Amino acid sequence: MPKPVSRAYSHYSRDALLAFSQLIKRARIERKLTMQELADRAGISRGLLQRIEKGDPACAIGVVFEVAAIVGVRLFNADQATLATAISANNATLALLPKSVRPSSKQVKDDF
Amino acid sequence: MPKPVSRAYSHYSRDALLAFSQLIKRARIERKLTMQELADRAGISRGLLQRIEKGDPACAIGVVFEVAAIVGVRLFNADQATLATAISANNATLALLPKSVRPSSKQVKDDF
DNA sequence: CCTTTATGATTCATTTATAAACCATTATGA
DNA sequence: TCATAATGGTTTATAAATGAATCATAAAGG
Repeated sequence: MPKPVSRAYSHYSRDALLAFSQLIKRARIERKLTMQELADRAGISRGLLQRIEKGDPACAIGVVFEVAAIVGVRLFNADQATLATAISANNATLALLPKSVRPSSKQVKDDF
Repeated sequence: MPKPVSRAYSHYSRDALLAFSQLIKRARIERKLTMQELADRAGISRGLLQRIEKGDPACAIGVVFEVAAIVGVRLFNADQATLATAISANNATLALLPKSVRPSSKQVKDDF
C-alpha cells in the first residue's frame, strides 16, 4: 500500500530537531569547518549535510548523530562513559520490565 | 553515483542512539503501550517501531523524535519553552557568526 | 495450564532518501 | 574592490527505507 505523502510532526519534536540542527551548524562554524570538509569526514554528501543543518526530519538518524559527534555536539549532555553506564542500567531495567504489554483498557497517558 | 553500501559510525554516536532507543522502549512499556498502539499514534508501521526501539541508524530522525515525544522522552532534558528559547538564542548567535567558512590551513579539531 | 495476543523476524512492492553534477548567489579575505 | 570559493538550490539516477502481509515464538493473564 502507498505510504503517506507527508508526515505530521508534533510541535515539540520539530523544535527539538531544529534546535539540534542549529547546534550542529554552530559547532561546525565555530570549528571553522567547511560544509564540504565536514561532509567528507562524515562520509556523506554536501547536500545531505545541508538538509541536516536545516533540520530536515527525513534524514537518517544515524548520520545526524554521527555528524553531531564529529563537531562535538553531545546528546543528553553525556560523554562516552556516561552513555555506556546508561545503556547497562537500561538493559537491567528492561530485563525487569514485562516482555510484552497487554493493554488493559486502552488507557491513555498523554501528558506533554 | 553509487552510495556507500554500508556506513561507518563512531562508537559514541552508536551508543547515543542505542541509549536513546532504550529510553523509548522503556517509556512505552512503563506507559503500558503496545508496539502496535504506539505505532498507530505515531502514524508509522509496527515494523518501523521495532527498528526504532532497536536503535537502527537508518530510521528517519523526525519519526524517531516524534515517537520519543509521544512517550515522553525529552531531548536535552528540555521542555517546550526551553527549546523555543534555545532556538531563538541559537538564531541570534548564528546571525553573528560568519555565513561561510574559509579553511585557513586545514586545521583539525577532533577531541572526542 | 491453555488460550490469546504481543513481539520478532522475513519478504516484497513502492516510495523516498541520497549522491553527484550542475548553476547561481553571496560572502570572505586579500 | 575583486577574485576565489563556500553556500544554496536544482535535477536525475540509484540505492535504501518504509509499509504491508505473513509466519513463528513467547509471554501474559485468566
